[in-house]
Amino acid sequence: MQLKDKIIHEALRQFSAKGFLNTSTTDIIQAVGTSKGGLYNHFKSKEHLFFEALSQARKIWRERNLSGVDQIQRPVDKLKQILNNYKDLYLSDAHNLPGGCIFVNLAVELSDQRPHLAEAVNDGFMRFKRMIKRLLDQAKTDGDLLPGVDGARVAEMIFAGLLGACVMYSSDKSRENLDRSIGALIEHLSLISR
Amino acid sequence: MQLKDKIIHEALRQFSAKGFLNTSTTDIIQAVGTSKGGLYNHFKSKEHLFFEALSQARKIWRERNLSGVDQIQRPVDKLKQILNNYKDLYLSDAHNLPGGCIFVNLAVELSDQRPHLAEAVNDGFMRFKRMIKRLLDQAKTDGDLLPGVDGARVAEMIFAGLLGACVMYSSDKSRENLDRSIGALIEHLSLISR
DNA sequence: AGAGACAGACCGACCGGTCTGTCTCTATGC
DNA sequence: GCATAGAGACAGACCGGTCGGTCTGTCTCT
Repeated sequence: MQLKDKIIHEALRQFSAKGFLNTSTTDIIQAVGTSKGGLYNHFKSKEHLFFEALSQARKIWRERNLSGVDQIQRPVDKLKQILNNYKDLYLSDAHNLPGGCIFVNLAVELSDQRPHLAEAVNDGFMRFKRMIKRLLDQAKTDGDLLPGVDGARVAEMIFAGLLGACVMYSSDKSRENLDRSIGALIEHLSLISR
Repeated sequence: MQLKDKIIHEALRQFSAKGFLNTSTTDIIQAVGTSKGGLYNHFKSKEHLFFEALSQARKIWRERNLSGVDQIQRPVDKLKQILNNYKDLYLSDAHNLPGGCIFVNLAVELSDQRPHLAEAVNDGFMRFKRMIKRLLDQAKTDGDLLPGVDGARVAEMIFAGLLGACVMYSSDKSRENLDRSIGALIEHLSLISR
């Protein structure tokens, strides 16, 4: 692996655990085994490194959470697969994301301090929420949701519930609690679909 | 108001918005209009100030979120009142908590960096989750939940959903999205109770 | 010989915390 | 009633350490 990629990878790890502002370039440099010159040769600034690390995080998010979703037909089952992926493939990836969901952590940290950085993170949230809504609308159209179930309301609950599960996992790192939180969301999906 | 209380109040504000590590004692000093001597005369260290600010935050949390709950009889309605309080009294308190729910923000920031500080925050989460569970168990006993509804599962969803709503509000500060997220939880409670 | 990759000294700014000095208020002795 | 001594409240200079970023120099590869 080239030095540039090693730096991005290490930045991702440390940003996820300590946040952007509380990770120093020196921390990253020492972990990678390079120097200021080695870092600033590849990145104009710490913020430029942030955006490259963020785009790497997005790639990992897609690889983990959308894994196997294409092979599934029913939208409700696609959504269940995503929820399972969240706990089994994504959040459990302690190698790349030792601090839990990096998007949650960065959104909370940066919203009041580096709004232009937080914006990039927030965009991802809105896209993901729309994805959930789209899957549930599709399920409704297919007649896979029980009558009286409001897709928009369920989408809100699933999205907020997943975000909350990420916060708790960031905070207590308990697999058991994570399985319970996300398990509850999956069970709920089962109860409102046929 | 005495200087000590003014410092605690200002620390609470700034910790909620910028986190503990990224708020400097100088920031607080300047906002209050005092000096290093004025601060360190009342607090042994920044961490001691943290604990005093946290206990003030707990007091505000109780005042806002448990407001009016005593006067309500049915546990399900108590829970609905808490959810309404969260959006109408607690998170909307931009004076004391300009950055959103301070517990969520601090838990995410400190879990990997100041575990002994994060522990105090996490404790509060577990107590709140148990409170929600207790209310739903009581509702179940009273026969107020529809048959087949699992109180523990609903407690997980409500708690995680509320945490997620806090994260989104911290991130986008949108009252509209907040009303929708928490509204969805309240509607859900209505649907599973008689 | 020229260019890119990297090492590491260095810069001004800022961090949490200490320390000294000043000012005010109160308790005490007469 | 009044001088005075002591204590607490606060201001602000100062400390060592760390921050993001720059710059110069060296080494390697073409």
